Amino acid sequence: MNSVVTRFAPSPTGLLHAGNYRTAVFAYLFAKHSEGKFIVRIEDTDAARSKPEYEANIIDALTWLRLPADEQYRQSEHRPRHRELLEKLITDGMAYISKEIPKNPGDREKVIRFKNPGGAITFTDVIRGDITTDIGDLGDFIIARSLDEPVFHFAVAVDDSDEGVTHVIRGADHISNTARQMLIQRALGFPTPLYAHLPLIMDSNHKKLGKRSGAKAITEYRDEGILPEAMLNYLAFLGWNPGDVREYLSREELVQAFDISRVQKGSAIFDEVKLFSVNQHWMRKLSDDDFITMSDLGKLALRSDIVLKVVPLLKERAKTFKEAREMLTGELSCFFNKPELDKNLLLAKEPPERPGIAISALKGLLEPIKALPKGVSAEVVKTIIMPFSDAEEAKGKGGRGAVLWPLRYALSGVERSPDPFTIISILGTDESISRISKAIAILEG
RNA sequence: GGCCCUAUCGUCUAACGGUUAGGACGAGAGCUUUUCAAGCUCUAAACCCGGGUUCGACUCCCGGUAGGGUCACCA
Repeated sequence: MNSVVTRFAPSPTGLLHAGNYRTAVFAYLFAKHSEGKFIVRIEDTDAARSKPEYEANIIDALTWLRLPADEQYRQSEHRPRHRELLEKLITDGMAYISKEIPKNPGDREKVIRFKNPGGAITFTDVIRGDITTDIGDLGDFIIARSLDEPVFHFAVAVDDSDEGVTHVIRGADHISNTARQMLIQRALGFPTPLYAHLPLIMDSNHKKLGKRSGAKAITEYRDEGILPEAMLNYLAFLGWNPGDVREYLSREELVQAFDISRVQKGSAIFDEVKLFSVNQHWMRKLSDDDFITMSDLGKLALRSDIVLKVVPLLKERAKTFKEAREMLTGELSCFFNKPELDKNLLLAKEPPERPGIAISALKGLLEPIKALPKGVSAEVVKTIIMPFSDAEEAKGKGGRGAVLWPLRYALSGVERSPDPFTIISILGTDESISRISKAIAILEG
């Protein structure tokens, strides 16, 4: 009957990376799998470092990933409550005001410390099993800098309880914080939630993903044209799997399949190459229209009728929308710009023993191409041209390439491009004839 | 360094005492009747080490080793 409540509690002190959002993904999936509640709590107790723009970025990212909060809080909103409980702890003799000698600039002369009862504390981690911490090592730790400035551990213990959080799902770097927070809960008479410490996401140097190691903000991936479905899919599979052979799960399938008991204990390395591969999978599932809209291809000031025809090529080549955009002005720009031809390249595949075959082939292809209907498919173009090149091949080895290469180069002007059949079907017969004629002129000149 | 956690191909992982240790990404090769891309097929690639327990250990226990995390008036 106890319904599940999880929370994602980021601090708005910087741009968050994939490792941060991976915990959000797991907390969300776990909550939704059991039809529970997902809370987002912005931990802005550090007024000096918290910035509104970082908070906005976090919300943007969660919206993009479609991890909507059922309830959203800002920790600073709970100041009065924190103050009240801080006073209670002091009154009850569980905490005390301590005079200090400031060690660092900004340090206070009076802080509030928690009276450490000593001993050991054990909790059962949902993922790792029993974890025991010797509390004595902690000393009388600080829980607030003043009555209005609670420190992380205190604010977390209070808020988790007040918000009815049943499962604290967070990174393994918080394991050693758990005992402190449990101590505070007990002193306050609050129940202890269940803890699930997720394995950390590492960078390629096997260090915790972080700013210093150059971890990208997740919104950077969004801006590069990674699909939210792909990011979600990839992140969910970092430290978890559904237990069957499926590799690509939609959001709904993830919610349905998520099982926290299958979460890995060991840390995992963030692999951008794999992410891109997952992204390509999801990009290919998009309709051509959605592909154009979502990739902003329409804003490129290119002929839209041709863009639409090129989308299938982009789907098989690009791994991100950014790459797709770059291809239209780069390796696939021949669909939009007339090629500048190099006579030597036109003749690059001409067998020495068959001089003049390039020009005769191009001339011989002119009429058949002219006769092609409007809107002809690449497959049909192929059925017209292949017999022609096969005939040349029959006359001598290398004949096929001797026909196809100059044709493709005449049409594209680049050494690497899609095949000539595809180019003709996209360019149309008029433009194709024009380009081939130009190539013939160069060969004759 | 103290404390805590972890350990299967390069990477993400399957296996929950008995398998030729499987899949995916990546890599290599070949085939796809020109190049590139895609696709298809194939190949290489892993149980950290040492002790136990057991008829039998990747699987359980212990010890090493290695890696990671954490030791703030940050969260």
